[in-house]
Amino acid sequence: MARRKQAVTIRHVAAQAGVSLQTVSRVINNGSNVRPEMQQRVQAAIDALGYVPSIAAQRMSGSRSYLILALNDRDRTIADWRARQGTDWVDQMLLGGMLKCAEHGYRLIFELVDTHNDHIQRELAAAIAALQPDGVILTPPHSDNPLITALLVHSEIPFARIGSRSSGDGIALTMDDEGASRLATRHLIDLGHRRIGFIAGSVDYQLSGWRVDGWRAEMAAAGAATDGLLATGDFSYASGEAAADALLAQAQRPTAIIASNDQMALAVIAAAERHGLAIPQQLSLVCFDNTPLVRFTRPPLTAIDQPVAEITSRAVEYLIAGAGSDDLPDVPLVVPASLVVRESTAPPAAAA
Amino acid sequence: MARRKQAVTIRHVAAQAGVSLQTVSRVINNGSNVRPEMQQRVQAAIDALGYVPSIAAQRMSGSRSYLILALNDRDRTIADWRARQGTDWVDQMLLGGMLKCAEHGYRLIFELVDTHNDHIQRELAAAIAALQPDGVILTPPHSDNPLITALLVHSEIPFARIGSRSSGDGIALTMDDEGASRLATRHLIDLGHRRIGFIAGSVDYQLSGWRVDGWRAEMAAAGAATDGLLATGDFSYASGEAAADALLAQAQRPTAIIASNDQMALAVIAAAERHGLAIPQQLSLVCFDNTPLVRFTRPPLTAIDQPVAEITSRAVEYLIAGAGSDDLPDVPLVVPASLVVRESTAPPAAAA
DNA sequence: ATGAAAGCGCTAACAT
DNA sequence: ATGTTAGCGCTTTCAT
Repeated sequence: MARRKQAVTIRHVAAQAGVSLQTVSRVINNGSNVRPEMQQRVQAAIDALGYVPSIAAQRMSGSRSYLILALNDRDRTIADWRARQGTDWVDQMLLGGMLKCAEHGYRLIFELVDTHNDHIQRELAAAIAALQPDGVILTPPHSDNPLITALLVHSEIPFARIGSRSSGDGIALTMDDEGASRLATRHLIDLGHRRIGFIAGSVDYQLSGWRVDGWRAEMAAAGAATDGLLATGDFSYASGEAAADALLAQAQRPTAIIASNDQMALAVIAAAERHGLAIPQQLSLVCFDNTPLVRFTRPPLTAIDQPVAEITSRAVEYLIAGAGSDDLPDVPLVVPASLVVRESTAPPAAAA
Repeated sequence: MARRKQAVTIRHVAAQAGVSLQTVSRVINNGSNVRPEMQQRVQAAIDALGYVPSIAAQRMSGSRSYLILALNDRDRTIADWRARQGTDWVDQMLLGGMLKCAEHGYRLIFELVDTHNDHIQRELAAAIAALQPDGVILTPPHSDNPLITALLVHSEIPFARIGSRSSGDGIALTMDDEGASRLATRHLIDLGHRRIGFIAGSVDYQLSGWRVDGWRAEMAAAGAATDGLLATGDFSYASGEAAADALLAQAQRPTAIIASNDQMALAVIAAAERHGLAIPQQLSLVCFDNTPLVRFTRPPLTAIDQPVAEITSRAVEYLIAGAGSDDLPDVPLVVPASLVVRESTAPPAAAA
């Protein structure tokens, strides 16, 4: 490969405008300390030449890299992609994150890292050394991983923790899983349900616990008992099946179930069928994730809609704009989830 | 933001190993012209220090950027993300492309560009100037856009054209849309269908035409007429509805329909229902895209599975490894699509 | 408000 | 087989 050089550099622009490199640089960056006429002359040269700064060179001279690194869990992400089950978490992150980045001349780079890995720090350090990103976005289950956050703090790279409630380094952004869970539970209670089962997700994810908490809290508020109504899965279909079977096999079985994600909700549908229970007539179901496929199940599922795009967009905004300032909120930034009511929820049979 | 410098540079490694910068550089790159013992000493220092080269610096010195740029159509991609209909094209590209890149220490950067845009060249030139990618992956409808390929050729950046059959600059990779279409048509003919309708996609995409060609060819081979059996949509649900209505409103209506994508297939399902036709008993349906949702429709759809991940992976492989060599195939690289038979296809009523 | 000089981390070209 | 030198394109000092 031939040594590829920049087609048009700051030097060309400077020559064309008849100014020093420095003046061009000033115009590129923010134009402070530049007379309007100079600014205009330089800008004209930039436009005429179609000049665009090389981010490599900008980065080299100690400036920004205009790169934001978004970290996701490797195994889970690849499994989702392979399974082709319509999990659009990554797409929503891109929608919110990439577009917001583009608005500011930044680029979002996706990176997959292993959670269960003792050299996770090495992995991250390598990505940071190679890319020198101006900011990092952490997603569950990395968001509160102390190995990761410590490294980021040490590297002095601003970062956002999506799906985190804890204050501390970086900024936390949450869709308020507990509140969302309460929302789902409340919806069922309003329909008349008292025995509402809950299928929790993987303990690797803190949000799994918050969702359980929300359900518990709302049940308590309604004076409903939760004994024997909690089952734990790991977000997989298989685990959802086992959990659903456990819940439905009981003599006093729940009249409604909240599943912590779409795969486990699918498993509940299958389990209900096996147990001869019609949804929603004999069993209501709420899915904790409004993924594409929940509109195509029979029946279409009432679901919690997670504002992934919006939250990622906010994270990027913070990293680009606010990272320098010190007026950072020490409380998590909340972008609340909403409930999309479809046909999988109805009053319980007894109350109908 | 503080002037952030590289934590550990090639200089540290050189000092630690007691060699010159150049020797370290040689070891990093491929170790040619380095004695094994030197190589080992340097490698030890690299490992001990956890050194990772800065791609910005590498790029600056005229070497590679280790960045591959993947271009997709802006409007369509954003629309798909917003609609949340489970279109996993981007995910599959990431699966195939990002992972292959990672194997070689490269990164894949996604970029969206406008098709219908007179300054598409400016957009691309800006991305190239900013990123200095080592390769570019083009997807439909950009793959054969002469404005794009000309710019890439001029910039001397290797590129791959996914979904392209034409030889020429860059390398063409195709899933053989015509063959895939023949496959779908043949499947229906084998079931006994003779009147097989076809709903074509947007003319913006060359592959739309190839799919029509495949259907025509296979119909001809079977001695079946195609008059009144072709309708043209634009990949949207609405256009699919119109096309399906047109096909089904005829006195001599088709006993089977091939829809050029999933949204139009969904529209066919709805149209069939409106016309009181049961699928597959009275109307067979093949969907040209095995997206996640086609397993959840009623009935689950027989579909053409496009090997997007595999093809993207190949494209990356070519860009990284083969771009330097001149032994490039001048014929398109074909990764054939396959047919996934589900419940939307059956023998025609008359033949049943 | 503008310019000149130095250097970021790395590799290509040229010694040796 | 190894070391030395000279930049790459840009921004940061530091002058003026």
